[in-house]
Amino acid sequence: MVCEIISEQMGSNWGFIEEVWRKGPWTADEDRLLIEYVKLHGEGRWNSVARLTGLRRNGKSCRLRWVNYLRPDLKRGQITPNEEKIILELHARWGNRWSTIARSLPGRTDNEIKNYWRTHFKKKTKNSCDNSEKSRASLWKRQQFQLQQQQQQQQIKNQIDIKKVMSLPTMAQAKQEMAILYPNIYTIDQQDQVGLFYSMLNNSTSISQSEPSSSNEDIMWDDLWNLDDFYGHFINSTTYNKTNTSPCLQPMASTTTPSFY
DNA sequence: AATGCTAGCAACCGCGACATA
DNA sequence: CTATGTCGCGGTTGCTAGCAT
Repeated sequence: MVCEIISEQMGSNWGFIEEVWRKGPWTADEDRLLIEYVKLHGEGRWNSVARLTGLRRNGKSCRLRWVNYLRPDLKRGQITPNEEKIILELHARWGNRWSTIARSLPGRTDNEIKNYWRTHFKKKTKNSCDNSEKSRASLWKRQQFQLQQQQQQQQIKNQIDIKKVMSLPTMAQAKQEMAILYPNIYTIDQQDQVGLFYSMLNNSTSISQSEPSSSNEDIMWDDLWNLDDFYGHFINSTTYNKTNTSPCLQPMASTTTPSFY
């Protein structure tokens, strides 16, 4: 199909060999060559594939083809309802960390799960204003990710506590419980967050209890999608001591409420 | 039958992390 | 410490089949 000249060379008049990588769909012959390469040399050293097999594909393309399509342990076919449930649960927890989610689904690839999610659950993009807001939130999330990993153990405990709090019948009780659980770190600012989070959670709960309709399902998926962003924000905040006044504690501080897209 | 639209999926791209020289 | 190579990840693009008009 497409055979594109990659401009990694500076021109044949300078004596560089013109390198041509094939792009587009893989042929059966190319697959066969790649499988033979992996049988002989194992996975890895993907940039050697072209040199050792004559395949005109770059290393990245070879790796992707192997990982997403040729690996013998791949499970083909439709995502099962049970797998779907796992994807939903893990996405609520991890967000768009597809490779992390894929590790819990043997035989499924991150690409497959990502495509499945986008096809089945992701709402269509909203207006550009929302997008810029989301970009900022995404940037902030990336910055916080490393910190999150370090404090993961603590967070798990926090999540359990928060679920407990959110199951309380009134917002006032929820706030009170938070003050008991986190007397040293529970700030006024976070009281607002608890209130917002509590409201949002109860809204989505009431929706899910009603007779499902397509519009309500849309709202639910929106909530799941948004819950991840806000939940991450909230959890991060709760893991800091209130004496820490670092600006990163208030990533969306200029907006008085978290952004629900 | 022709055309347009959409969902599903494979593949590509850009970037960052990590390893090694 | 720096440069370079390699790998992995998430976002995006583009092709195709199926369906609607």
